[in-house]
Amino acid sequence: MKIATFNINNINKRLPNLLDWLGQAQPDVVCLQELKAEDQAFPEAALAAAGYGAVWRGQRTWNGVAILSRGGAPILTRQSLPGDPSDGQARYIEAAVSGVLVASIYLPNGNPNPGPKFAYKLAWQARLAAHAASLLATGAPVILAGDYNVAPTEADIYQPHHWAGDALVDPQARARFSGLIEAGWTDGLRAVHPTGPLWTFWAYMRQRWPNDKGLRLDHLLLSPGLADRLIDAGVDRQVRGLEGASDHAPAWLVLGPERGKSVSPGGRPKRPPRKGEQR
DNA sequence: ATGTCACGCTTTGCGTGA
Repeated sequence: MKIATFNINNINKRLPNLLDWLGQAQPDVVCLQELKAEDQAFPEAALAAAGYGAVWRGQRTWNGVAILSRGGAPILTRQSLPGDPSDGQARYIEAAVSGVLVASIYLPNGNPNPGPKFAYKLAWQARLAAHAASLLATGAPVILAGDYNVAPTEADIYQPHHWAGDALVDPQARARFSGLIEAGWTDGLRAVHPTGPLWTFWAYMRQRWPNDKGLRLDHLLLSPGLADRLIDAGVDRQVRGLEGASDHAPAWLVLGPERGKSVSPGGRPKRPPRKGEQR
């Protein structure tokens, strides 16, 4: 099972890019963020023609999240993050797909910092931590995937000192992200690639893509049972270089079969990588 | 502060968010 997260930055503006990538990458599940489209403007028919069912929560101009699944629609479980009924921003959607609970997350950017937008980011992260804890407590297989708008460590940004004070690298925002890891979630990309750059975002400004000056903002967090099934992970960097690209590239991971359920074609169960193992 | 992209109203430029 291949699952990806992709901040598409306007799903209708970039629908050709999305369809091209789906055709090449062939993910089974896709979490999308920044649809920037109202519910009725979601390109349901075009995605169905490409073989993907979908659940989504749109919003005009800003935000908007979706989950795609190949060969049938996901089963919607939530369309908002618990903890603040007054929060009307479309930043969270959750659904069951192929025996896994999948959340598509668009965490607030938080700039300018400090300010009300940064306070909203921290509060949103606290709500996410609480909900994530309740999901872990169920023991169900869960993936929390999306644009976290946090570069977790200094290794996740091309030149840390240039971004000091920015909400993407703020110590409090980072502490809330690392709190998820400490609570038992596995950062899928770092588990497979423990060191080195893994940029998922390059700003449109100042030649950031041609100079490969990026940040790692998009993450797939796995519950313990799923972390044991992790086989591979990566970033489809080439997508960022195409005409009319989003400022993010898709990040993805591959999970092996559920233990005891099935085996690889060779008849031998695949061994998942140990945590921190070099590949 | 800068720079780039896109949207929608304030509407054919500009304020805003990222």
